[in-house]
Amino acid sequence: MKTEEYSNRLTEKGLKVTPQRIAILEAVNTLNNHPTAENVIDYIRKNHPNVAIATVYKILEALVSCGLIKRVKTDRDIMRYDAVTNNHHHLYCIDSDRIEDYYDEDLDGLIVSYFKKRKITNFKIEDWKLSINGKFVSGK
Amino acid sequence: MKTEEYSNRLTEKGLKVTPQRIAILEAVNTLNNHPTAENVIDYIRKNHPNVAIATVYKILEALVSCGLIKRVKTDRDIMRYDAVTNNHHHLYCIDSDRIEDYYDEDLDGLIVSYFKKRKITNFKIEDWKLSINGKFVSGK
DNA sequence: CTGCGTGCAAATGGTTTGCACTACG
DNA sequence: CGTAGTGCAAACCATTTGCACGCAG
Repeated sequence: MKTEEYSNRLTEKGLKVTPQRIAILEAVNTLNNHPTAENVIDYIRKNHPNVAIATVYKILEALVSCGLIKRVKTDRDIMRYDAVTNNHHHLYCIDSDRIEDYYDEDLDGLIVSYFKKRKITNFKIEDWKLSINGKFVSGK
Repeated sequence: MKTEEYSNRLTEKGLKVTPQRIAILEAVNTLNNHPTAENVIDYIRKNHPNVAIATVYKILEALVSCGLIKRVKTDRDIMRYDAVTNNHHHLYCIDSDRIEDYYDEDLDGLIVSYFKKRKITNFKIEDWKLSINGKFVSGK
């Protein structure tokens, strides 16, 4: 994806366009396995050696707030980020820190129609997401 | 639930029974809203004023490892714990830190039978869980 | 220009560690 | 009794904060 595209996304959200923001947006979009802040820092320092750690955290926060990226829930305490903002689920590897995206429209449809019939008492659903734990099997 | 019951659970898992462990197991089982380590500390200090913070963390870790309690995933970086270890889902309040358990056997059945037909390529599912975000509505 | 964005370094705070002491089995 | 469990205080480390400077709009 080109720089201009990231630039446009920032502008659309009313954020000033800066090289740091573009770099971080690109990093999260490029890095696989749902990067940590540290992963992002390592990545962008190749081309932007003196971006401050604090800046990265501030920008990640800003990008989450405006919906350009998302936080990923983990059992552990290191925050991870996800460039995919449309609805999808996550496969969590039990044996490693690997996290993969999982798309399944049929499943989504099934659950949506289930919740159309079955309301939860005293709770208004905004969105929902499946966390699937297991193991990646090597058989390609 | 009585002390003896907690004691038995610990023994079953091969953990030595100590007053601290019983207190913490009781705290997590008693406190609502999926307590943090701090919540647990506040609670047990009523009856056990000099339990060390480090001990609480070590015991929580041990209880999670042996399956007597579970960690709760949150978007934020403070760990929370759950005494309910059988399969269930969570309702996350968008506006507060409230988290409620959600049981729905019909839904579980639906998803189980879905995954019986639809295997995920290269991934062996161990378990899964729905995270439902929304708002609790006041109308009792 | 004018204020938001950035870099830096120091602070924060939840969690972990090392070690001597204690008590469970 | 011997070893796993505990208490204490210090260490850790991901993340945040405060502030002066810089640059986008």
